[in-house]
Amino acid sequence: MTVPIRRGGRPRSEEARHAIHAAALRLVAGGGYGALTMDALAAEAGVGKQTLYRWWPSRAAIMLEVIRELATMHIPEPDTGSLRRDLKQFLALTFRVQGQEPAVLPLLRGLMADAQLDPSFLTELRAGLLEPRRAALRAVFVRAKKRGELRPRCDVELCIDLAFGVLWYRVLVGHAPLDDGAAAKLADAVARAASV
Amino acid sequence: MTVPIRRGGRPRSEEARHAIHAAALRLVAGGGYGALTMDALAAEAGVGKQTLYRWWPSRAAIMLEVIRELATMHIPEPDTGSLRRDLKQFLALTFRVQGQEPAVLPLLRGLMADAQLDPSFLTELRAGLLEPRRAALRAVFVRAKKRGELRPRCDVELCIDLAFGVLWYRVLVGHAPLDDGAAAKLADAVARAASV
Amino acid sequence: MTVPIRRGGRPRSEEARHAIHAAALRLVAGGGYGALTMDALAAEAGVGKQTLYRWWPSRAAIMLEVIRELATMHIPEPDTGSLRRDLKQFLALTFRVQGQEPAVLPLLRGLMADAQLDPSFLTELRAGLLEPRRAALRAVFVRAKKRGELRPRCDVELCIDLAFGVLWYRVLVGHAPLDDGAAAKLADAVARAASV
Amino acid sequence: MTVPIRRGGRPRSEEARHAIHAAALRLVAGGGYGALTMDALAAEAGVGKQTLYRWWPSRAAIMLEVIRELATMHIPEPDTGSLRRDLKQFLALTFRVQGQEPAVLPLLRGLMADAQLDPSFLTELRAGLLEPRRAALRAVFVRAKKRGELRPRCDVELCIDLAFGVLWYRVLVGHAPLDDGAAAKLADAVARAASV
DNA sequence: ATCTAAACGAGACGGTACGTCAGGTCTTGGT
DNA sequence: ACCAAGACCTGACGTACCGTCTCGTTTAGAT
Repeated sequence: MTVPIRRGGRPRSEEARHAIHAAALRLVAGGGYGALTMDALAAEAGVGKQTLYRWWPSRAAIMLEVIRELATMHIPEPDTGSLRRDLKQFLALTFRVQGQEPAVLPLLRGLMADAQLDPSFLTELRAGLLEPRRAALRAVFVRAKKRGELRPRCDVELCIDLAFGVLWYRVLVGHAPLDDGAAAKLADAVARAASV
Repeated sequence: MTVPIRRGGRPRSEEARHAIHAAALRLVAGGGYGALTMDALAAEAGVGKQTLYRWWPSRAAIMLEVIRELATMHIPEPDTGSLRRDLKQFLALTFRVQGQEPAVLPLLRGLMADAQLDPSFLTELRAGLLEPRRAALRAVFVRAKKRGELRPRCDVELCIDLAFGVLWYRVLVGHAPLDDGAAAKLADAVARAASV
Repeated sequence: MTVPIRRGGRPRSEEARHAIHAAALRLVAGGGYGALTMDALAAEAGVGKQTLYRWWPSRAAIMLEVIRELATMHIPEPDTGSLRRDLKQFLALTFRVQGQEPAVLPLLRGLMADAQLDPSFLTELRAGLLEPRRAALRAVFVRAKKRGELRPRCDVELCIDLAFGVLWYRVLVGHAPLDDGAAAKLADAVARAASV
Repeated sequence: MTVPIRRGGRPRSEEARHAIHAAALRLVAGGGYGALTMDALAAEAGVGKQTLYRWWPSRAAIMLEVIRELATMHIPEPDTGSLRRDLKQFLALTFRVQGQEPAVLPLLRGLMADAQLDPSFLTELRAGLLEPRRAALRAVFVRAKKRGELRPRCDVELCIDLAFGVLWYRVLVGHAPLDDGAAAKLADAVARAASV
């Protein structure tokens, strides 16, 4: 990430960027992800459409940035000395973020939907949202391995999939809650699958 | 489920229905789920758009019907006497369906995407596709419980989520394969989480 | 015009024909000529669309029949011995028909509109509605000529055009009334143009 | 009529406007007024449909503008010192416009047809096309009146109706020619009806 | 009394055009 | 150079009617 060298011209408006983020959250909260059209977003933010397209390639890219500002700052990185407790904490914190801001759930669902229809955005989503979180969870397993908590041929990537798979499945399908109890149970199950 | 009482009028054309299904598969195979517009579908099937809207509320509803005809007929119901083997078989067969017809994967991804943007279709998707498969897997666990294979407070629904969670996560994100090896490993992990 | 040879089969339903005429008037009265779609007409008359297309080539043909039943029966044929009085009477009676049934005016306007978009119907309209009335007015002028009321080189067809031109112009544009006073003035003007 | 205040934004494309006018004439010339669908017009003009609907409420409104550009510029205003000669000249010139551009006749017929089915457009048609021409002819009669050529209680509006009534009647029904001879005869007849 | 044949209601069919919405681009004047 | 505004072309949407085509049913005259 380099500091852009400015060679004259009007500087990029941080004000506009914030207005766009705020307008996006307002729209999603008000009418769901479907209300997030580029037209509506520009109008709600009091911004020209060109300003949107100048800085982001698509609606989804904007929303990815928004959700990263909402949640990325604090990817949990627990280190309690026990796999089970680490998992419990990691998942509980992860689940809680979604309770905080009501727009997060619709945003996650919309982002995953957009990623299905736009392969290049799927790549961005993986790099910008999914993989950082996988890395954090992977660290938990690496530490557990060092402590000898994992069973011999435990597939760490599969274990990560177990955790995030259930998370996303419930986010997308909505058939089961995402609360502390669910986090604990899921942590137990994953720990059991991974442990000696 | 009642047989619709016909009181005159031209009967529904089965020919058109089949043409629509076939055209849908052709379009998805050719250009991805994004090529599946109602206009293109009607044109490709040689059908009026009204015929689409007469029988289905949305593009997604059509595709749900298509995918059910492709795959529902044989939801695996293994009963080998062992949870681990049942799981292995169930998941292997489930994964294989997607290898058969190349349109299945894009279809599943598109259906889940549409479900995120249309709550009423999410309900249909759950009732028509997700829940029947959950029920089949649930039966596997119920039989295992009868045999005393499950640990005391094993949460069957969570175990089902583990299996389908990983499945869908990989379908949607595409970071890991869905082959027989993956099925076996996943079956092992789920069995380990559930067993005594 | 031959009597159609019937060789068995259900006879045409007069009931349906009347229901169609009545429904047409109801629709025009209720929503103007624009409400007269074949679908709406069939539904309002409680009749299958095929029944419409079996007996009439177009919406306009139906409406031509309807208006002929409404008004044709009494094309005025005054013979008072004076051109001016004949004209006055002819036009007054013609204008009055339109005050009787409120659907007549929208019908006439709609028929003329349809005739502009369908050349073959224009032919029918001329033969079925316009020409019979021209013939009646022509007879008035022929009698006047025999009485020596016309000026030497009076063009009778132009005189007929003067009368019907003003009539239709006012029907279509609606800028001036069509009442007894208008009839009298118009009769005066036409008589003045035609007389010695 | 105020100049529209522009406060930013891309200005209206005169190029598009001209392309639409030209395409409209091409379509009418090629396939009659019936070929003038909004879809076809947009395609022929290489223009988005939204551009049509942004500036005009209906097909008819576009065509009204087209025909005004074709003909309005030179509404005849003869002033020969004689009612009969003024009329002859006015009508001859009016008739001739239609011989120039072959699309004019179908356009006039289509406009009148549309006006019958859309009351709000009838209003526009009167204000934009019919009334300006009536005004020009009215001026002819007003001058004649000043010269004392009119008979005492001559109804000028009726005289105007006589002229335009015959004109439109022949345009719409097509039973008689619209040439210089017809113009002369009609002028004679109207003059006779109006004169002392 | 049955048979034949056409008209009947209903309503689905392949189409065309509608008027709207959103996407992504372009063109102004203004900061 | 960037901005808000807003017009531009494209293309898909969902709806309304068109005129045609099956269906099962009804209704008469001919057998």
